[in-house]
Amino acid sequence: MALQNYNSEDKVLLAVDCIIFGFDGKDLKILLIKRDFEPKRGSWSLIGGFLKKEENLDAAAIRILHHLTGLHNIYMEQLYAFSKVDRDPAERTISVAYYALIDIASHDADLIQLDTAQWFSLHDAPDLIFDHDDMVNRALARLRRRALSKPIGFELLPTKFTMRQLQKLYEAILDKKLDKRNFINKFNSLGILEKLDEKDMTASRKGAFLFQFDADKYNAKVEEGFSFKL
Amino acid sequence: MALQNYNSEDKVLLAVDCIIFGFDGKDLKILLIKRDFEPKRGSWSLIGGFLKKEENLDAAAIRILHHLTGLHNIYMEQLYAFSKVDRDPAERTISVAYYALIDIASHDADLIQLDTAQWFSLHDAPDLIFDHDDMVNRALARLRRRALSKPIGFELLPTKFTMRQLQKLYEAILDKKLDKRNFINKFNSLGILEKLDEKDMTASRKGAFLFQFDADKYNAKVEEGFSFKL
DNA sequence: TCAAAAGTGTTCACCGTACACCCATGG
DNA sequence: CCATGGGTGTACGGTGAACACTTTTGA
Repeated sequence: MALQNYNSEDKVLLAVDCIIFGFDGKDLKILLIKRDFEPKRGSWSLIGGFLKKEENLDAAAIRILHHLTGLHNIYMEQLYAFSKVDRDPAERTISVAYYALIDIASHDADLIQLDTAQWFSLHDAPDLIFDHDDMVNRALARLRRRALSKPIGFELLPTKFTMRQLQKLYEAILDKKLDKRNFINKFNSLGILEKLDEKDMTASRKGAFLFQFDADKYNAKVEEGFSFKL
Repeated sequence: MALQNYNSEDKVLLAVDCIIFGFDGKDLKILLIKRDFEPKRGSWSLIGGFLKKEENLDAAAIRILHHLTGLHNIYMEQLYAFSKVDRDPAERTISVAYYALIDIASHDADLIQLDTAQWFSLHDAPDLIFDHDDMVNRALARLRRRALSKPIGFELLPTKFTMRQLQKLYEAILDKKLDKRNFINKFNSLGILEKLDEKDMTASRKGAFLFQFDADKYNAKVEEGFSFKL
């Protein structure tokens, strides 16, 4: 049995690649970098790095994301381990992909510093190196499923948002039009949003009320056996 | 950026551990082995092995499963990468867990050869080494979700089975009683089972009709936009 | 006064769920 | 003839989906 002798086993490089999703009010976007090193210098890729001996995978993903964006407390989830033998031509490397959700608007400034990083709408993103396109597709599929069963969408929005913004976000994630009344009724009936007195006046003359996600209400409901379903 | 120099990066051992589920007609079971080597000789653990340079993770999982069970074409899915720094006291090892579904009855003989392997009901399984209990719990959660959205349950049954067996299986997976009529009506309305002329006479005097899963019907329905929901 | 987005309810079809009795057979 | 598991249908409530008009206000 293989386990009997650790010493004779092959060791590999373990990479962590991050699919970073953002939302600009209209399109779902991903953050990519143009590689300024070999292999594949000049190609677009996900951001990534290698696992270090003294950290676990979550920590590596947090480190890599923080390094690029300067942000802490980012919503993040392990996605899948990609292991095709020749996926990285330079050396045998297994990559564990993570996907992350961040609010573009509130962090744009931090990211601008990095001239090699750029947001792309999913529709017109360039081809990526290695198997990174597979990673993006799998992340997207996961995001869609999650968005229907967990209130993770709020990670992509400012803390205060209008119902219209929330709807647009779900339309972008699910890639289909939703009915305004049904959407709002559904969310209101969940009882996890707090309606504020403020209005957002930027998008219309009438102004739209702002809401915010109430994590306490949500957690309380979950305790009672409530489960989020869009 | 870390990627700039592959050579300076830490390499790690990459293990593959398999959570093998079976069903004996009553309980959901997992297959465990008693370790006859260090570390933790004599403890129970999942079966596992190490990734080799010339194979990807799926291939490694298939190889390891085949080695233990002698079976090919096992339903299998990558679950999660476990990476706590000290999870294996002997050496820094990351483990990618896979879960597999097999039909106990038709393969019992193959497994009997291995006196160190044994089926345990989930309720009275022993504590496992390292983080293997976490792996089992995560696999179980995944299995429950999958069973509601994909017809994977059939992997755990003989090709021919009675409605009662199918119901017992779902009751075991979901760990709750289901209503006989509703369950059968639901499955029949899906139109993915073929009712055979044969009866199973082992469990009752009257005998129960046998069914089998019809993958062609299922695939045809999926093409039409049908999605399996229990 | 008008253009542009915000806000608001009802109806209907379908699905999930609860529920109880007769049937066939071997011993 | 009876004990055991097999097989069957209906009624109700709740949820998802379709659908159109009025309100506000700045230009």
